[in-house]
Amino acid sequence: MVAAANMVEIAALVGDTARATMLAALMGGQALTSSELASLAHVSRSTASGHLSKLVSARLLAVTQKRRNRYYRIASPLVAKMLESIKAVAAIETPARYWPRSAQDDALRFARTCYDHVAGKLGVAIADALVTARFIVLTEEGGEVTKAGARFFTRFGAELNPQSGSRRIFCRACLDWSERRYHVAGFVGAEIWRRCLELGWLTRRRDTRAVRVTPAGRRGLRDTLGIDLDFEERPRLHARR
Amino acid sequence: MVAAANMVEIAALVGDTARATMLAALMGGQALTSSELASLAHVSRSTASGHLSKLVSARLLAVTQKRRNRYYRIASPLVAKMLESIKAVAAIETPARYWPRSAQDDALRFARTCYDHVAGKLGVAIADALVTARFIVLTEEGGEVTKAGARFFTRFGAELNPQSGSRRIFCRACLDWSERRYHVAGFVGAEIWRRCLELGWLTRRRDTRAVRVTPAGRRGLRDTLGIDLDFEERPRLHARR
DNA sequence: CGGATGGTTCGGCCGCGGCCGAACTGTCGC
DNA sequence: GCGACAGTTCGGCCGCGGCCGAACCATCCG
Repeated sequence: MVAAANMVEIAALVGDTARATMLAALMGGQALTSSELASLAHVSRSTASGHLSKLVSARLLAVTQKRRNRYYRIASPLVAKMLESIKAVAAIETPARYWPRSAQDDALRFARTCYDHVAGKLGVAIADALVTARFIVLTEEGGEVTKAGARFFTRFGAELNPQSGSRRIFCRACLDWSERRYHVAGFVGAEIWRRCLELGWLTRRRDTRAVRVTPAGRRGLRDTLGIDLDFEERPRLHARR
Repeated sequence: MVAAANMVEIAALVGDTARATMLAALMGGQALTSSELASLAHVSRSTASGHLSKLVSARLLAVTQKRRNRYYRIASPLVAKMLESIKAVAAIETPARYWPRSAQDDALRFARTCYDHVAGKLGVAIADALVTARFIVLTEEGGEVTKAGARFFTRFGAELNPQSGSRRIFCRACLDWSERRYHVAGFVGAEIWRRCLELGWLTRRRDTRAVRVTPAGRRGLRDTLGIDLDFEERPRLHARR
């Protein structure tokens, strides 16, 4: 089993609470420093340093030095995809276990970044709107932008031509761990997120992957895609399995 | 980080040599007994039993009792996909490390089962042939069967209508760890494999994931898809990075 | 019934690896 | 130069978890 060895190494790296917490934090898409990751993972800086150097030498993370700080980030979309798929399995795997919900969880469930695109209820709502408007076709695993969709994205200000030679997946569906539904990932997903930030429709916070919708964003999403977020205001009873 | 906890658990399960070996063996698609898995992983039956019960309770494996034997298998395509994606990351992550090749490795590189479809050089060759014949379209991540492809598969004897309600991905591209190229997975990939077995074109061995091409298979693949396997006979120098 | 086979549970051993604090390197600003 | 801050390296502690053999349970067979 020649290939199994490496697989074990990779999985074992993810299979540690401190390291997984760091990776999960970096799935937000922004690069973080060693100290930030240390405090997020609740370990000392020395411990964090050890973890991070392991992750870097295994090519799960990449690091760039900027002034006095070292910024760590997910090394490649392939790694992000792996983490997503592990999380997807983790999401189904939970039995009937009691699972307390916090306000912070709810925020994450509502809208969060997933490496470089939007996930959560908002991500699913965007994907739904794009699909019902026939701007994209999302099969369970792949995705495609229609002609009308291409016109829409151009009007929206999103770039649809990745620099040639990019091996990046153009458009794909990413299974949401909280919603158990698909949202848009890949190059198209990243462009939607980039443009929403640029327009000031969505903002991120520094210390969390949760995303806030600005009033302008609320209007914009309603006007361009017919997404009505008001129902999120009043708390609802959720059917949880 | 509510979701990170589960992710750690899953990854940690995969991040152990004995368990990963078992999972890798089961990626061949056939169910194996506890004792078989124990000997494959080079651990005692008691140790294997412990590992397997963990994997089952985490829903990574499913087990069915048949007579005196317990047959373990991968619990769901989602789990198989996760293992693939971990292996894909593991495949890129290897630096310039020296890696001895064995005859067994070469057999696996040539043709092997990947959960429920064909991978390796053969899997890639099949995918290539189907694509150049315009029977399927494989985008980097998703896939689609063309009209001509539907006719071909019907003629070939593969079923193209999954039972309704099946959440199974219809056609998708799976990144090969040895070839670094895509082959056909999903429902279509499974059907190709099933039909090749049925026709006696391919045979599997009990204790390995390697697949053997029968003389009939050699002829059949040449006649129906124009796949010429003869070049595999003479050993070639491989450019390895 | 007894013996063989497949599998699980239990108790105890042992080592890998995560953790920390302290010391050290390096960069910045005054 | 100095102190402050970011990060790494080192040494030592400790516990989780993988491992085994032995005992135990269950099923099948003659």
